[in-house]
Amino acid sequence: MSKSQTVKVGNHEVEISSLDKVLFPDEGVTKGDVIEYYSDIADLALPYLEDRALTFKRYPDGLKGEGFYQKHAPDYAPDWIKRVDFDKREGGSMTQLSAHAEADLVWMANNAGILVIHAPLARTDKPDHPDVMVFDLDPSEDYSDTVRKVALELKGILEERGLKSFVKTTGSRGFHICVPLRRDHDFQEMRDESRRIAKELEEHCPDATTTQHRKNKRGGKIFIDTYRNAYGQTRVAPYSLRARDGAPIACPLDWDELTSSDIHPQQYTIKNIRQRLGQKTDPWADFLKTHNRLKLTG
DNA sequence: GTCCGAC
DNA sequence: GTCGGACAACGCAAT
DNA sequence: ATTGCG
Ligand SMILES: [Mn+2]
Ligand SMILES: [Mn+2]
Repeated sequence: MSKSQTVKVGNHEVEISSLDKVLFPDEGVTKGDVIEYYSDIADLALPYLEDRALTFKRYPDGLKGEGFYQKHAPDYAPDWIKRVDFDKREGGSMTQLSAHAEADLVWMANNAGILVIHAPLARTDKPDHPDVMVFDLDPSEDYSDTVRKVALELKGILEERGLKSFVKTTGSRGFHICVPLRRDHDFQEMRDESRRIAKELEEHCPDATTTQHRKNKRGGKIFIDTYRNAYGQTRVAPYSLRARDGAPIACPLDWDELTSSDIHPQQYTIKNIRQRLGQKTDPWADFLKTHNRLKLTG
């Protein structure tokens, strides 16, 4: 096997290397598999990455090696990958990468090893006006079916407010419930509303959930995390691979899939995602067309 | 995975 | 030439 | 201002 080769992806030549390097030893998933994965899902993932200042978590030596975050665009990234300048809250700015084409993801995956993509909730043209609100259900302990039930309860609360929501696995221990928004409100307003919604969920499910930030006050309950809903904060992007045993994926779901207790946050992996994509139409096909108007109830 | 500065 | 370190710093809420 | 948290 050759160590390095150049492939043409769309309009760009990308050098890829060490395709046989094993990144997930338990599953035998290689660097070539990771690159192929991001190439295959590019059309599905890119709409959630375009015009966003991306943060990467990278594991060049695989799951057993060291991982680190990268926000700044490396100088050696090809010039055809778009850079976006992101202003920090307290002055100064940072140049980060965004992704607009399959070749971008292929280059990023080759550069990263295991590539985990985190994206902010606002696009660069209106960085203080989020186009999505996220409820991150974080169990204190491992996943249990209670998380699924709580997610459905949250769906109902959102519906009562006229908000259409979408759910995805995180590839870890919970789900993300995502509400696409018209960009009418800034982060402060949106976050305040998300906290009111979280409080309502906590009242509906007082034994199962908590909004306590402090871990030692959570009492083993599911933390309803609204802290993603802030300027410059990120969440694991749809279709991102996770650096965990099993090579799981943060995978968009239909709400119907939460009616069965068979579902699990690590249900979909780099090994079985193709079968799913082959037999199921995009469960988030309406996400980009949905622009909920958030009503502030403060 | 790649860069860069130190040995 | 080879080796080892860097590769984020953010925003919040509570104290 | 510092800390816990993600
Ligand atoms: Mn989470
Ligand atoms: Mn969380």
